[in-house]
Amino acid sequence: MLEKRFNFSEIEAKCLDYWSENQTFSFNNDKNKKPFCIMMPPPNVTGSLHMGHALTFTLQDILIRFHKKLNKNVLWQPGTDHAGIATEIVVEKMIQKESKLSKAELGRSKFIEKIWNWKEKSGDKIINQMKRLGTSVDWNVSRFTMDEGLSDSVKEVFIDLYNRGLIYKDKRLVNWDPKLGTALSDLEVNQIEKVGKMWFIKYQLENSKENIVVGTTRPETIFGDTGIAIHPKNTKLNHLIGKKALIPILNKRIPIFADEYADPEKGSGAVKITPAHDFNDFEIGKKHDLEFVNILDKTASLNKNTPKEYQGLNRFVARKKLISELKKNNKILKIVNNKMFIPVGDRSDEILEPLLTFQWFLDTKKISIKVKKAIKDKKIVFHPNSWINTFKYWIENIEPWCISRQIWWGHRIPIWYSKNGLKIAAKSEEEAIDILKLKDKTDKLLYQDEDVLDTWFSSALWPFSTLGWPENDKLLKNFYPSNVLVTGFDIIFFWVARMVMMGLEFMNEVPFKNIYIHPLVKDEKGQKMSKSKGNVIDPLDLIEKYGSDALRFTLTNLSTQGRDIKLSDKLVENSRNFITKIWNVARFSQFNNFKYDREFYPQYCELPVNNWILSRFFETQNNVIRNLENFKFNLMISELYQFIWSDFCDFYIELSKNYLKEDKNKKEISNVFNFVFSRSLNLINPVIPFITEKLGKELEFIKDSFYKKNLHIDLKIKFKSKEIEDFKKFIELIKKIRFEIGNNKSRFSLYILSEEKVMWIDENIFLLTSIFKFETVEYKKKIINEDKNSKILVIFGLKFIIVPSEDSKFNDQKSVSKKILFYENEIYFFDEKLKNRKFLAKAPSKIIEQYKFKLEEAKKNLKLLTQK
RNA sequence: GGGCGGAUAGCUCAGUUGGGAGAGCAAUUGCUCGACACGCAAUAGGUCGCAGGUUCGAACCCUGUUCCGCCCA
Repeated sequence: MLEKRFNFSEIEAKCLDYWSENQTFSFNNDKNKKPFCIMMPPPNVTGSLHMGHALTFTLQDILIRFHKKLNKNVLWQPGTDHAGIATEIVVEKMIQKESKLSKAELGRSKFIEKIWNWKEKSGDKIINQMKRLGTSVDWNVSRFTMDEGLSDSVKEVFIDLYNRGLIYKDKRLVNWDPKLGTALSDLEVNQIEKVGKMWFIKYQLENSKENIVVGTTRPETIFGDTGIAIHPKNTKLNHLIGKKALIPILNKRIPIFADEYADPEKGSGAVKITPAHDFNDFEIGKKHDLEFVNILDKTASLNKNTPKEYQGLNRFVARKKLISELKKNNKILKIVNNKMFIPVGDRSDEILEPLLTFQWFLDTKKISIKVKKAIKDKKIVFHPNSWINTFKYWIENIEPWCISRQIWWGHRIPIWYSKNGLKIAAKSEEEAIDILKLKDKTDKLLYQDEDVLDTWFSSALWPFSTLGWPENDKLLKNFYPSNVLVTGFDIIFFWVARMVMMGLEFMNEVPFKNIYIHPLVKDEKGQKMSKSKGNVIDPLDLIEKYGSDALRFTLTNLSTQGRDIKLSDKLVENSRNFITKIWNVARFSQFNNFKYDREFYPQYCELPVNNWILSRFFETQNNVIRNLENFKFNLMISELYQFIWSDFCDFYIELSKNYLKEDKNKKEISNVFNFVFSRSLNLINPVIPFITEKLGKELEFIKDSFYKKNLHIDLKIKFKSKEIEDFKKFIELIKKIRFEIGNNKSRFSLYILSEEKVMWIDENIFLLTSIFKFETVEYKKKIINEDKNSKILVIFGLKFIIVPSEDSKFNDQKSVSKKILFYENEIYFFDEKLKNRKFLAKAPSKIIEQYKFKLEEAKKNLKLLTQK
């Protein structure tokens, strides 16, 4: 016998052990079945499970488990990603703590060795947490972005793109993180809005006492100024065009020139141009052939291009010093508060500097030509579809992707430099030597490029590199392209777009047939969860509190087509209640000693209630599968919830209790109950795998695991639809009678005004008597004594009279006039419709028939109510 | 400035191709009878942001508008 309460922590733990011992989720490539593949977005090795993971992996797990049940050859390709910068930060801190050594002091190879050690020890944390969620992953086929095979893919891709000129090295302005000492891509930059200051600085004109004033938010950059721009139509200032100005302190001459970039309305109307330290100025600088003066080193301290006393000072210290010096020399006109956007590194939180450096770029403009075509050909399918606009906009405005990072943990750029200045792309040093020999026998290989690739570069290859490309195409043939990518909208650019690019480039096909974008999990008030706000909800805490099933159920239920979901404990508690409900269904079965008959197949049942619940089950199953195929997770859940709780528990079980009082019904009830319950458990198993598995075993529905149990969708039973409809009418009748009787504790008799027996009532008359404990249920030809003590109920064109036993009565007489009004309104509504000629001419006949029927029924009901 | 969402019951949200407005929670009433009080039976609550338009018919389609959110520059 099951305990009174579902002890989830104990039972979930046992389930996990069972799955792991029996290798329940092990992948075997069964080519006879249709493939179904999901590429798991690789969590990064430094990560721990947060709510976003919990959501995305739950949804993927549900899809995988369902398709497994639909007899597919499923592959959920798992893995982790090396997370270059994030991991380097973590390990660097660790080493600093342990040995007080910096990264540089340790040296490159030692440091990388340390990271590998760390990865072996700590990189599995998130994997173990994912197991706790109940994910059906075969970790034996897991891949890591830095493993040998994937590293080989990266080299292959890099070399190919380099040789075709799609990857190139160039000196350009990039977003520089002075704290991490590396370049970043545009996507790793957050624009933070802040109220800062704008300093209006006077530049004296050459050979004149006159000043020209320019505004700046970064005063220290004046040392890098190489010109001042004025809008040609700026009547206040354009007389200065062509003259020279002197940079304060530095006293360097710079030209004043005309350019429409200088907005006369903004600031002073004149704009200082610092081509080596501002993205806009960079373009202006090139256009007007200005000098490019770099004033910062890689830690964002001022370099030798600045006055001696500023050299080596940190940018903020230098700024302070400069301002006080400018003030002293009366070079500052005014200082105003200024709303602006500051670029900040998303890993370091450091203010970034645009810096002129040599970096490697991917020519994304050329690569994305194929992507644009794929969009046009509707090869990229988002759910919800509106995300295609976001995707398209980004692709159309794409900028070159800076793929080199000045860090050590990652795929080192496979380029070797030679003495004669050649760049050789090769998979290894040996190969590079061979290639060089062919090109120039006298030349000599010097060294490999120091930089590593952006982590997303290797992640972009994930959909085919994990399947064995380029070496082995066995899995590739089967599973590329995958069926669906499940992810949040925050990484559409970072990852999705880049996988699409690389997939099209190297596999000639979009890597996934569908992209399901799920909402982001927010706190109860709709605010983004963040450590600093202290509103982070840890999925593992919720699992401890309510169980893994409850969390999975909640998250799935919240997965609407919207953009964010608001999570709270209360919602998880509700799910827990639902799970307890299912637990109690099993207890009900045990209390009644229902035995599962594996052979039982529901052909035709005697009791209408059985046929009704069976038909409802198959209806539910169809709806669940349909919603799942359209990624409507919330609708799938509500189907299951409604069916199990309302139909199965509140109606079927409650009604069956009446039948169970008689032995002759027991077998049929028991068989149908088990048939429906076992299949319901199997149907909901992908959502709540733990409790279903426990109950399935307890009631002997399964021996092994529900994971391996297919759904029987081909199973067809021919129900008499009339009988099912009749039973639904009967349910309505029960509700109406309950409404009339309300809290009244008296005993009643029920009279049905009809000359002959009514099929849909007569078949279930036993239930009526039983549920309401009627003293008698009788058909009457004529109106019996309708005194004030009785209640009249009219439904489906039939009149019912509920009469209390002799010494009791209804205490609240709800007037018949209210019901009359209802039907009068009803008649008016349909009559108006059906009188309308245009309606009759244009509305579909189905609707017209329906309205006609309803009008007739309302008329009939009204007549029954008013007749004496 | 450009793009994309959202506005429906007190709260959180559903609402499939246009055919009489739905769920869960909260509230109110009444129930401990052998599955379940993490429960059962019921009740009440909506001008579907606002203004036009298309249509026999609009929460849904079109136009405009207000407020809120996100992304990009």
